[in-house]
Order: sequence, then structure tokens, then C-alpha cells
Amino acid sequence: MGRPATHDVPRQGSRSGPVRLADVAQAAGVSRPLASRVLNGDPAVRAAPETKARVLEAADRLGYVPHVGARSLRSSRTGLIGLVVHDLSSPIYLELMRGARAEAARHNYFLVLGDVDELLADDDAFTIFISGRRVDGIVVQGGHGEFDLRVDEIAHALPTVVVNAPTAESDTVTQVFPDEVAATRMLTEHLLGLGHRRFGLVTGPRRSTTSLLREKGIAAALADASLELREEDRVHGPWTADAGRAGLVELIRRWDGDPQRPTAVIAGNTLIGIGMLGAAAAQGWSVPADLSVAAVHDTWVSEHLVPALTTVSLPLYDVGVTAVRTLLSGTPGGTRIELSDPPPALHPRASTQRPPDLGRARHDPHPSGIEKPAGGGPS
Amino acid sequence: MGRPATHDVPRQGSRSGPVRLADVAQAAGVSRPLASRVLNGDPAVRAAPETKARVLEAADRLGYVPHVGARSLRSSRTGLIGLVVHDLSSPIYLELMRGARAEAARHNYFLVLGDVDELLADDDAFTIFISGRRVDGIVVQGGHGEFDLRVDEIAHALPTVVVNAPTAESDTVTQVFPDEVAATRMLTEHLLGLGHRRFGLVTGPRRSTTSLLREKGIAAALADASLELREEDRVHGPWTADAGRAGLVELIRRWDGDPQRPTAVIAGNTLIGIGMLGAAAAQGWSVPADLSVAAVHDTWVSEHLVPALTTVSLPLYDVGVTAVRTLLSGTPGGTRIELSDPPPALHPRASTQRPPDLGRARHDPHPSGIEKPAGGGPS
DNA sequence: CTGAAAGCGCTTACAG
DNA sequence: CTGAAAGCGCTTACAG
Repeated sequence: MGRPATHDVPRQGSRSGPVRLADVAQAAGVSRPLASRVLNGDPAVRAAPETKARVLEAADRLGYVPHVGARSLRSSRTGLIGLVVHDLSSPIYLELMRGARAEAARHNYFLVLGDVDELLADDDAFTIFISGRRVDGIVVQGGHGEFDLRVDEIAHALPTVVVNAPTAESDTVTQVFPDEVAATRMLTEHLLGLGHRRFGLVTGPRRSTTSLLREKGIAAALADASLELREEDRVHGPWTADAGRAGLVELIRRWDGDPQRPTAVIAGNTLIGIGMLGAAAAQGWSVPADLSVAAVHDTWVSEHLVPALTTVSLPLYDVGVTAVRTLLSGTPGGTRIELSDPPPALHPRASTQRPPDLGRARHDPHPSGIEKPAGGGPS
Repeated sequence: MGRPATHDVPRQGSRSGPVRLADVAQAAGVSRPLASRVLNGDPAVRAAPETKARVLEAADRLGYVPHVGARSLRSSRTGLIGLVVHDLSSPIYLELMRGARAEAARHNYFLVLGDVDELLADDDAFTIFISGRRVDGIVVQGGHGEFDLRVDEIAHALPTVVVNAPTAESDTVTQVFPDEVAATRMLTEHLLGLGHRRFGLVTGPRRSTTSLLREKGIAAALADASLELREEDRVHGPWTADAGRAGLVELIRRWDGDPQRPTAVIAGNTLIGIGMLGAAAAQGWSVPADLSVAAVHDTWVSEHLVPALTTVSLPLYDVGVTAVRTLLSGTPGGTRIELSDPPPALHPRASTQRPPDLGRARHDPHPSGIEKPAGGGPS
């Protein structure tokens, strides 16, 4: 407002268009290289303080902003980091993205978004993204089987960090991931502490590294109590709410008439957990009275669900931060960083409580799949 | 794998480092400009088809990828669009982001992420983002009061499109937003059709344009039925689940003992709706038996809530698509595009049904804030 | 330490 | 239509 409706920046002398370094140098009465060095804070500069001040003042007054393209052409530094994501709708990955973005900003870097599926489908996009010297490095969300296979290829062209899902060892790829084992161990110990002795699990694909680590944490906690997770109490599938719903329905079917049926079910992630809460309600099971439910990952929605969902949070924001920091610090490839600080944090909520007394009353949920209305409720 | 562990690309002749246009031209036996023109599909090129093919083949074989910095220096086109977002955790904005990203990709553009709060807090970041010729244009999520004030400033420097929240008319800014009025009208008509006659509303800030438009849609539908939304049945606040929770608690307090109390409450967005479902449960109100709840925006979580949440979806993905398309088409500033196609879509789910018969039974919810367990449920 | 010169890789007026 | 030349704006060896 109050400024002329033009895309040009206020200018000096007769030349129109954006202010260049040369304009600043001229205005400050110094050479172009010196202006560049002062502006970039080169510690080797010995110019008088007032000269430096004059350069800074001129740049400020003229509204000088370096042309990032020219800079990157000369110095082959773009100030951009590529972030390759799977699924922009998942609240889980978003935390990671937020952390990466914030840390990038701290270093005056910006993030360029890439989508796994699209990069896989469009070879040109893939190439331009990776090799167009468009970005100085890449952060990839691991755990996408097909894309993981190409990460090594990317890492040969650019510094690359895979976050969140450990993959095969590699000489070129750096990996940053949270302590998955500690997380599910913590969740399982919470349930053990409440008195549960038999557990169900609905989680991601059987071959997923993340699934394996999470099952490992559960197994470790159970082993300490001389218990184990039976094969028939596990369901593997996609990391989605729909899969969570289907998974619990399947488990309930398997448990039919079993007086020793599990009293607590762990969800491999929050989406699965949300689906399980829906399935429980649809099947006429009350959570937590009939069944405790707990999930990996704490998201904004966890505490607002009915019942509020017990979760364990992994430091995803910090994983994002660490990934970018590692990338920019020039850490050599092949490093594997398991983030143990901050540790996973338990968020006990209404969806978990002590187990029901299955011995006393026979277990027989409503046969109908519809939850009965609460009898008119507050009327 | 199988490739040498080096950041260099396979090369031609003695020169190391990435393949340049000159390398391609040489390999194809043409001049640099001609190679450039062929590669960029310049229709004016009259070279023999086999010459063109030789250039393309050479580029492909050598793995040529243009240096985007050099290109942008010369042609002042960066191939990047800035996307300025408020809140990376909101599932609502994500749809918009997904659409913008997909459309950008279709034009071989990538998205650079900016964060409203950070750009406001860090003047340098703001300047570099806006004026570093880092991006060719900017898409801004409107509705952030403080940032909206600076949009005009941005639009003077770069083509700018504001999405999702109409702001003041402007000569420079282009706006793209969905038909908010039609959406809440549709939602309200759904509730009217079920038999509801008095309504509550928990929505965003009173001065928010989006709030105003959504209230306008409700008012329009009610006016058709010779009804109106009373002032005392509205609560304004942030667009968050916490605010939804607090809002419904407040409404329930106001309705205490009112035999004519509203039987349906509209949530200004899904986050608010989620908070309301939680509040209803905590207050011992059954949704939909005691109260119907419906919300604006359909997200992945809507159908998985308990009860599943009735919503109206706005074409946010398409808003993102249109924003980018408008930006790249060079549409002059000042254009306002209200997206009426696709129209809002109603998703009727379990959270809405016919109103309870308030006349018959006196309304008196459980005094305790705790929902009673379902009496042992399936035991 | 500083300045004059070179050059990053590309595209686009400009001649031919 | 095509090629030789220029030049986008910056930073960095290289002399001094």
C-alpha cells in the first residue's frame, strides 16, 4: 500500500529493475567484491567499520536482495533442501516436516516439496529434482518400499538423509530415526502395569522395518514379564485407519468365545488406532471397559477422540530437525542416527484402563454391528 | 547400486563434473543455442528431424540436466512457486497444498514452503523469500489477519494468489476461494430436512471473513424456513478442537433447562467439530440421540470418529489446483475466483439424525462430566 | 587485505 | 532458421 503498483523495486540512477550488488557497491563507494564480502560477513574483511556500515546501510536503503540463481550458479549453493514425502495427509509425517522446515529456516534454507509417487511416476521430474542442482541436499521419508530402492541412486548425486524408517545399511545414505523399540516397549509396559496379560496388535506391513522394530519393543516388554505376543493375535496391513478398522474386526472374529482373549490391543500407529476405536464402537465393544486400545504416535487428534486415545509420542519434530542439521553439517554418508533424546513419551488417556474380569462374565458382544443408542441419554 | 560412489555424473571427454549444455551440443554436433532450442521444444526450430533426435539422444545418454540456477539467471524463471502456509498440522490446509503441489508438478514447477509466522518474525527470511527471485510467484493461504495485511506488499514484488479466505478487494492480488455460503447452506438444509428447527453454532473468530460467509449460508437456509440463528446460540473462537470443546460446553451451559434448546449444532470446521464430539461425550450427551453435530470440511478422520461426523466438503484440492493454474497463466491481479465447480458435497453420517423429542422428556444431562461406562458392555 | 578479471551455465537478442 | 556473441548477477581465484 502506498507504493506504486509495479513489480520493480525502488532504484538508483537510471537503471530500472531489481537492485544488484553493483548498485550497492556503487552507492557505498566500494568495489563489487568487497561489497559481496561485507554482505556475506566474510571475517577476512579488514575494511574500516564505517565502510562496512556504509555497505550495509546502502544495501538496506536500496532494498538489495541477492539473486539466488546467480549466487547458485557461481557458488553452486541453492539455499534449498528437497523434502520428499509420501503422504501429505498424514498427521504423522507432518510433525517431521515441521521440524525439518524450522531447522532449515534457522540456516536460511527453504524446503522444496517432492512427492514420492510423482517422482517415481515421472522420470523427468525425478531427474530435475535430483540433478538439476535445484537443491543442495535431500531429506527423504523412508518406508516407501519402491522409493527406498532408489535412495542410493539419489545419494550418489546429492547429500541425502533418510528419515523415520531405517533401511538397509548404505555407504552413501545417512539415516535418522527415532527409538521405535523404546516406544512400543513403553506402551506395552503401561498396559502390563494396568494388569493386561494378553495382547493384540494391528500394525503395518509385515516386512516393514518399522513394523519389525515396533514388534520388537512389544516382545521385549512382554519377555520381561515372561509373556509373548501370539502370532494369531497380530494383524498386518497398511498404516491406515481403514486397516485399523478391518484389523480389529478380524481380531474380534478370531477371539470369538475365547475366554482368554486379549484385553488390550496395540495399534502400530495413530491412524490404525483411530480405525480401531471406530471398529470397537461398531461392534458394540466399549473402550476401555471391554478392551484397552493404545497407539504409537501422538497427534493433535489423539486427545480429542472418544475415548481419548492413549499413545506414545516419538520425537518426530526432532527427527526432522536432526535430519536437516545433519545434512547441512556435511556429515558423511552412511551414518545412522537413532534419536534417543528426547525419549518417547507416554500419554495415558481414557482408552486404556485395567482389564475387564473375563473369568466372571462370559464374553459375548452384541451380535449386531450397530452400537445401540444410549437409551435416549440425557432425556 | 552398481554405480561408483561419487557425486559426479558420467561424463564426456576429459572434463569432470555435471554434464552441461555444451557437452550435449558437442556430442550431437550442433551449436549450443540450437541444442538449447531443441531441448526446450522451440517450435521455430527447422533442423532436420534426425538432428533433433541426435540432440535429444545425446542429452539422454549423457544424463544432461539443465542447471536451474543458470537458467533462472538468464531467463528469470525459477520453476518454483512459493506456498505460504499457516499451520502445517491442519488436515484442512493440506488438501489445498496437495492440489497446489500436483498442479505445479504438471507444469514442471516445484513448491517452496514458507511459514506465515516465521516470515512475519524474520524480516530477512521474508525478503529473501519474496524478492530473491527465488520463486516465480506465491500462493498464500489467506485468513491470517496479520499476514493478510502484507499480501499487497508481496503482490507488488511477485504474482500473488491468495487462497481460501477472501480478503479486501485489491488491484494486485488474485483470490481463489470455494463457495463457503453454499457449503453451510447445504449443511443447514440437511439438518432442516431431518426436522431440526433451532441451531447452535461454534465457529471461528467473529471478524473472520470465512466465519461471516459460513454464517451467511446458515442464515440463508434458515431464512428460507422462516427461522434464524439466535445470537445466544453462537460461540466464536479459534478454529481449533479445543475451541470446539469449550464452545459446546458453553452452549450447553447456556441451554440449561431451556425446553426449546437447539437440537443441532454446526461446527465452523472439522477441528471444532471434533472438539464438540469430545465435549458432548464428556458432558454425558449422546450424539446424535440428544444432539446432532455437523461440520464444515471433510477430512480423512471424519468418517472414523465415533460417531462418524456429518460434514460438507469444500473443493480444497481444486482450490489449490486453480490457484497454481491461475498464477502460471499470468492472470492479472485483482481477479476474484469463487470456485463453484465442483460444488460442496454433503457427507451425511451418524452424527446427525432427527431431533430428540424435547417436549416429552425434560432435558437434563448427567450432572457429572464423566460419561458412564456402558454398563460392562459386551460382558 | 582488496580490486580487476574471469567465469559459473544458460538463453536470447542480434547478425547473417 | 541458425550461430557467434553477449550477458544475466554473483563470487572467487588471482594478482597486486
